[in-house]
Amino acid sequence: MTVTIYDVAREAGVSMATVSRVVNNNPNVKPQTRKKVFEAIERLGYRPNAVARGLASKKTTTVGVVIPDISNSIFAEVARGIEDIANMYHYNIILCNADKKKEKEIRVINTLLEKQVDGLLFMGGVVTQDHIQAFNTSSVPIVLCGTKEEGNSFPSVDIDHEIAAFDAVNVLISQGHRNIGMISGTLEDPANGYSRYQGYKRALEEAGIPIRDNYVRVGNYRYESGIEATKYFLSLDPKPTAIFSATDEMAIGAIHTIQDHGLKVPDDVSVISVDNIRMASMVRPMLTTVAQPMYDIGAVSMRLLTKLMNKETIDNNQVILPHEVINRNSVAHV
Amino acid sequence: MTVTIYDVAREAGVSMATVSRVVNNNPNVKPQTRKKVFEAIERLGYRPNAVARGLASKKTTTVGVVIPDISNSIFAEVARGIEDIANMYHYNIILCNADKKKEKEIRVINTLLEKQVDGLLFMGGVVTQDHIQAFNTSSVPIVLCGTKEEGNSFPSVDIDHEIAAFDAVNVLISQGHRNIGMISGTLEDPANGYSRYQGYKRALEEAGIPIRDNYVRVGNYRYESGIEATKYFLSLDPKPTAIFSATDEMAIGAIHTIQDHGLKVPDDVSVISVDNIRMASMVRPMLTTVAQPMYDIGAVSMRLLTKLMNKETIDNNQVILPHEVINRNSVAHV
DNA sequence: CTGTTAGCGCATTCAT
DNA sequence: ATGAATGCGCTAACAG
Repeated sequence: MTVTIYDVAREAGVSMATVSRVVNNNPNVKPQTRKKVFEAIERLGYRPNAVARGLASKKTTTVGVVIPDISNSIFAEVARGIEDIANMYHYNIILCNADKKKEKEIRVINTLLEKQVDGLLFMGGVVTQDHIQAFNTSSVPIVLCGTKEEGNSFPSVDIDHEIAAFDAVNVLISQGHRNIGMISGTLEDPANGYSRYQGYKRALEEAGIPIRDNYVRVGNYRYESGIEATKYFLSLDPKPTAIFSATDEMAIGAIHTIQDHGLKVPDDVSVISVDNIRMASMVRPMLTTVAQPMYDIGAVSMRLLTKLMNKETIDNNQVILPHEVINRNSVAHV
Repeated sequence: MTVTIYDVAREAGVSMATVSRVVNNNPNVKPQTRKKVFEAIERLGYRPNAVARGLASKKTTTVGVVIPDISNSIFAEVARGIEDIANMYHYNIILCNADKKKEKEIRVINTLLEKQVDGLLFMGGVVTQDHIQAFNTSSVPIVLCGTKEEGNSFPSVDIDHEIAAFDAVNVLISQGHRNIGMISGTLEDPANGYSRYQGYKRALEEAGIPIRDNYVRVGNYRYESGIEATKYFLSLDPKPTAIFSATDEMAIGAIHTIQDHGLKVPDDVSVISVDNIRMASMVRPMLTTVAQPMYDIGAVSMRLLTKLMNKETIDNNQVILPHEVINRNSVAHV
């Protein structure tokens, strides 16, 4: 039924070792026999069995990717960066959504390891002790992608969310705003939640602006929760003259809510956020935001992983990618 | 170094066959010995090697997914549907972006087959003779997902793009519009391009509206090309009173362009399209569109594939999922 | 219910 | 430059 390396060997009149050599581009084969083998391969329609090869060589040229949710455009963009580089180095990726759920994350880490992936890219929520324990059972390298771990005991690549938020809030402050509301993510989320909130706080503190509890609402990153938070802000007195949103999607919700109240962005209320999703330039006014290099985060993570898998020495395995504020039209002087 | 089934057998004082049985949940094991084995597994930190299992059993519990571009929200949504169902049936997915490029598609199909996936989900551009040839070398089932093939010789799941477009244009016509422009995709693309254009044409024909060449512009599905096409339409005399866009993203470009010209949507120009991406309800006015059940297309494809892999008999392997027009605020009576 | 024995398809020594 | 032999870790008869 299925044609194996033995069949090719017989057809070509050589040993299976020789076939293996030509298939693996081993130079120690006479051009003539190489040709014979290729012809036999062609004739028989031979297709190497990567599973058998994986068992024999202990390499699968496959890496596992744990991602929160591929249907979220942020992660999808990261995933594309990962896959492009993986492809470039002849790896394939097994993709697993884990929704930032600890149990699910640990479960897929284990099945990925069972599948003998050559490396693991982890993009998740909090990295708990249980995660670390799971990571430590791995004999293959792991890199955290858009995620950090307290002890920095694993290679990682991400932006500095605290500074990104700090920078965002500062463009507001530099425009004279002092009543600045924040739509935060959940504070349990270390990157998009907690760190961005810390950046907000620090910016205000350094500017000598007192922090008011009712100027901070926590949302769930989605459009709808941006709407909800903004409605609340607009009911306040004094209402914020500017809103810093932890994510673009909530910021867009904010913009629309402000407009629905008959106010103007940015004339009446300025809005800024962090992410720079495609949609950010597809709203009116176009959203000013600090860009997070999603694709690069994925690409650089994967590149780092290839080095690790290759046992190359790494100079810096805690890479922080630069962010950049993108000035568009949603921020104005107060 | 790595602990195998033999180590567990020795540790538990049983044969490796018995260990294999408990690992595979074979009922023919005395509860007592089962317990002993589990303890040994625990003690040794044994992790089954799925590659070895795959070689021995000729099943990898892995399916290959060929997708155009995971960073495109439409496909990402489909992918999520695929992965959820795959997960449910204990499959993992190897994800490959192929950008609708024939060479790339055929290349990844082959590497996926080499990796001994148990099935293949193909989401691509045109299905050429070369594709069919590649498919035919496969000993595992293949289902086309959001893609059709002329001869219907492969299982597939999709919506009926022609009728979806037809329905969209008809809501325009039912509102009294007769000057209807279309922003099309490339006509080489059978689904999103050609079929949707055919639906547009048929709707006009059935309504006795002549088709004018300058009322049709072909774009590339992106926001920017929606803008470009719309600028052109607005320069016409008479200009269209309604625009049908092949995709939501181009439709959003249309809306903004109309607004930037000081006109109102839908009062001055109506806009409708096909897709229903998240963004559609995040524009003002919210976009009226005919929804394509992305997640379901993925989920149903994967479910069909599981049946095929399971050698179940299929009643209908050419499934057409329903679409639905979502009335929002971008269409008005002329 | 449990153990023995063969492969699965290939990479990889080690000879020659 | 090529071939023979071994084993990767496991499943799946088969026997008992």
